[in-house]
Amino acid sequence: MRYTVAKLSIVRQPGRNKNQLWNAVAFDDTKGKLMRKNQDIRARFTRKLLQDTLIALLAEKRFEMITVGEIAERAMVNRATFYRHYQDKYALGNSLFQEAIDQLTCDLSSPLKSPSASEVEGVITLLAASFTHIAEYSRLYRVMVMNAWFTTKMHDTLAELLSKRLRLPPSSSQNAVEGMPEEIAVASLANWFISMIRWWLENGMPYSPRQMALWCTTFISSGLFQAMGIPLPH
Amino acid sequence: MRYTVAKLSIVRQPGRNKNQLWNAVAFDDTKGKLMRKNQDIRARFTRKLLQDTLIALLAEKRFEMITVGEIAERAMVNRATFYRHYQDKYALGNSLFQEAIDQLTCDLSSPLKSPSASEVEGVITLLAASFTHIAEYSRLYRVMVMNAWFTTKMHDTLAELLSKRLRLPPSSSQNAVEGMPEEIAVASLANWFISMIRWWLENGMPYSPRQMALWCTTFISSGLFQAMGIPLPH
DNA sequence: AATGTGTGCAACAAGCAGTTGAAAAATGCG
DNA sequence: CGCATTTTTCAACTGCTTGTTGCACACATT
Repeated sequence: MRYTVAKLSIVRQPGRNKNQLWNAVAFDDTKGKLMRKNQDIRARFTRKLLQDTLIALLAEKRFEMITVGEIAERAMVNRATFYRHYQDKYALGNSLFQEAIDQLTCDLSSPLKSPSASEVEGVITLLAASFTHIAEYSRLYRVMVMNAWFTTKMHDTLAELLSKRLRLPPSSSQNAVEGMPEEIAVASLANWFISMIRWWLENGMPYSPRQMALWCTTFISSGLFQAMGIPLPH
Repeated sequence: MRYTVAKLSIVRQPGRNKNQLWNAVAFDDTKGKLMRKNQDIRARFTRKLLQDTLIALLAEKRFEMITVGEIAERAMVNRATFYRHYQDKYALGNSLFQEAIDQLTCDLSSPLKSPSASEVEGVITLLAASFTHIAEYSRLYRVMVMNAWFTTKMHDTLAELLSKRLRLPPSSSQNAVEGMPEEIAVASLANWFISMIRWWLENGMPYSPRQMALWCTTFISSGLFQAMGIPLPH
């Protein structure tokens, strides 16, 4: 009762516009009753509230240690209401992750199709755009990148994306000296890249997105020591 | 009752020698009563049983999803007995991890002090020895490397070890072009290395430890494409 | 204003964590 | 062997979390 009054009078009114903007381009054509319920302002508000609360809690403790009751209490929402929107806390976590990924691919659409001077320059631009996007949503990415549960999801997504985009020439048929299989390269690169992001976010993003992109590119193409600006070991 | 008979007659008897060999060099001088209780054959047997059971369960599900009751039931041990040995499942996980690390540092002591032809050759030898050790205990490392909880612990341990051993020249004072800080390099390298191990173990260790060590070294010193045996992109 | 939908509330069953005390079993030692 | 010590079992208990349900009320949509 008290909660209701507080939430509706103080928070919900100003939040309405925001929510509508956020989902402005959402699917209006799916007129199934299941989706219709998703359109309700109150429901969207509650979901956003739960998502934001989860982010806040993730900054304090590991995802596995967070309980549904805890999320509901801090969001000033009844616990039963939580279960009316998400099957469990993992479903909520997934929704959080998925929306971030969607936003990322959206933000990366322009640097992807604009042709650049060289192959390498294109990679640098793409990476820089990624870091810029991450910086914009740093509050979200910081907690995701620090939680093992999300990191695993990020790794899978990134690896899949890498293996598609890093499509390499058939190669390897000419040189009998066997090179590292693409599979290993993709899997390890994904984790390595996540580590770069994690360090950057945990340390307050002390370097520009372009600087980070440069280091990443140099490391991949020329090795660690080159990237660190150190003469090769004798 | 039934459990007791089965465990003691079938398992415990043959297990005695094994356990005594395992802990043969353990601390016999600490005569405190707390340690005395640890020396008891039954207690050591139970702890080993619980550890092995956890490994078996880790192959089936995430660490966070495993319950104490589950471990106890499969180990054919009363749940109360578990709590007389470990505070919770995390303490059991830590003991598992710590023993693996101790064994690893022990196995790596010889390649560490034997001087090699070159700096690079020394690194390769050390990495190859690591992969060999991991192969020997692959059943344990496979489940650890696949579980986020253990991976986090491995990362911290490895990063600390790297930052000590990768002591680099002061550098960076001469070149105004700033190189990647050592901090980033260490953190990202640790995760990258764990990914290499994970891929290797998940795919049935299809390449020799030395081959893996070679790829790792090449990647670090010359970049990804060089390691993959691919001509540099134009 | 009427209807459908979202939320609050309270209670519920089921499961897990961690503890406790006493009885039973196994071990170590003289 | 026999006795004292240590370990294990067993049963029960508290407290907390999960996921569900029925009902009343508030809100949104038309």
